[in-house]
Amino acid sequence: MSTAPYIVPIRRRAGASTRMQVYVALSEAIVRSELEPGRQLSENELASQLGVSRTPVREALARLREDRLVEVVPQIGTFVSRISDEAVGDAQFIREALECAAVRRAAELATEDDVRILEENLEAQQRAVDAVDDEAINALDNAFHQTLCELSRHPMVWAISQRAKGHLNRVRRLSLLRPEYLGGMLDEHRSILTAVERHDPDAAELALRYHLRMVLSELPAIRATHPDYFEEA
Amino acid sequence: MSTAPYIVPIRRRAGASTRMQVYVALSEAIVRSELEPGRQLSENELASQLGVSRTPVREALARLREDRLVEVVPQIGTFVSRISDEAVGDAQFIREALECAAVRRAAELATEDDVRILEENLEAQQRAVDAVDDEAINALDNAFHQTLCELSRHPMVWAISQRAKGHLNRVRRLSLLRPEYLGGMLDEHRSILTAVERHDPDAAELALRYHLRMVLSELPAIRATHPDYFEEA
DNA sequence: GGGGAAATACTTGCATACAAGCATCCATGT
DNA sequence: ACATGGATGCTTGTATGCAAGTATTTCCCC
Repeated sequence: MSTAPYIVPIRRRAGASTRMQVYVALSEAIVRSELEPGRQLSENELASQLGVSRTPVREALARLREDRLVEVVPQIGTFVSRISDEAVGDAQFIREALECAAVRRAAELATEDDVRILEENLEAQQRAVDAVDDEAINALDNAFHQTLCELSRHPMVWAISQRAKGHLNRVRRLSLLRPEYLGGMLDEHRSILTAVERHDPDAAELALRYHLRMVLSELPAIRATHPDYFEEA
Repeated sequence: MSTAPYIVPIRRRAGASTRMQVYVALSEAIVRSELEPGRQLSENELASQLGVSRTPVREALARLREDRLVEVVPQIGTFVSRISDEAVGDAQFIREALECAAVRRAAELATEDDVRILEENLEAQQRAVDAVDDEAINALDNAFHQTLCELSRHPMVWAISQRAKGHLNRVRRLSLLRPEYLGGMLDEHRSILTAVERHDPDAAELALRYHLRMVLSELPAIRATHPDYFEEA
């Protein structure tokens, strides 16, 4: 029934528990929409495809359920969550609250070295945009936000934010593929960095909040493109 | 070696998965410091004491690890986390960010009914303080903050906040037992509610932030009382 | 008596076997 | 033809068995 084209034999590396490798593999596959929203997942099927037993698969699915990326119905099945306005709204609210609080601290605490690192990231973003390298754009965008969070001296904030915004990541992932958004994204990043450099928490928060909301503004267009990825409203 | 006096045979109720019952039981036992920080836990021991097998115990421990309430060291053991300044600081930062953002929305959205419910909660708090009923105080305090969060229309915020602040809950739990704090707590709650009633987000955020920091101010005294509960600085 | 090494008793991580429940499909009876 | 009941194959939840690794303990030798 549910054929599984995209997945993903993992090879077990020393130093990382297999359940964490399974979690990362599945999480990325879902965020990239390689495992399409609504699709049914089978613990047995995933286990055999990944080359491990059900136990680590099961533990990874439990974690994904906490991220709201899958829904587990006892005795029925496990399904990739469809994107829902409610979940996206929750994720957006949480991300704004956490990252804006973090960027305020970042603006207070950032050193010249910190700013320089962020500058270099932005230059790399410019190159990635010019080269139309979606993978690089996504990675650099992530790194930019993560670095900002970590400047708050509370690295945990990034981890929590990252996990809370599973649905949002899928939307963001689809947004980044829309070229008309890329220029705006760069300008917004520059505005944030400028405020941080000036040690202006209010301006930094305002710029970040605007930036985060822009990602959301792409949502209707994405929903129109992939209606089957979304929950019925 | 690690004798286990306090725990807790759970009886399996229909409608709730046993792993969730195990999680709740262990979580409460840790927050109440019935399972003391630093203590070693054994999956086998817990399983036999709770009357279930290792599997649900293991899954509950995985969740507790994500809450940073336990630390799992492969091939060595599982330990109740000691309270650390870093973890408490992280939890405080995250709680402030989330609950302050929520209370701003709450101040914008609260209806007269909402305010009335919170008023009744405060009156019950007054009665509980007069009766020196620690259990009731704790429950009502929790309910007050939860209700505020839910007024933001993002109930998920409370769930995330609740889980992120595991260490903080232990501190708060110990704080509530210090009678000299109770009067101040009530006044602070009243200030928050007044601001919400006036639909004044700035005042509400300010009052809540002050209130949340007060809990933290008890930390040195608690540390002095229970030095063995804390990580070496 | 003291020191070292091997055996032992634990730990968690992973794999597998068993149990319970739901859906579907097919056969059978009306 | 249609409805109904049962067998079958799936699902997740739980229990248990096996493997690998570490700390401790004990025994033997010096």
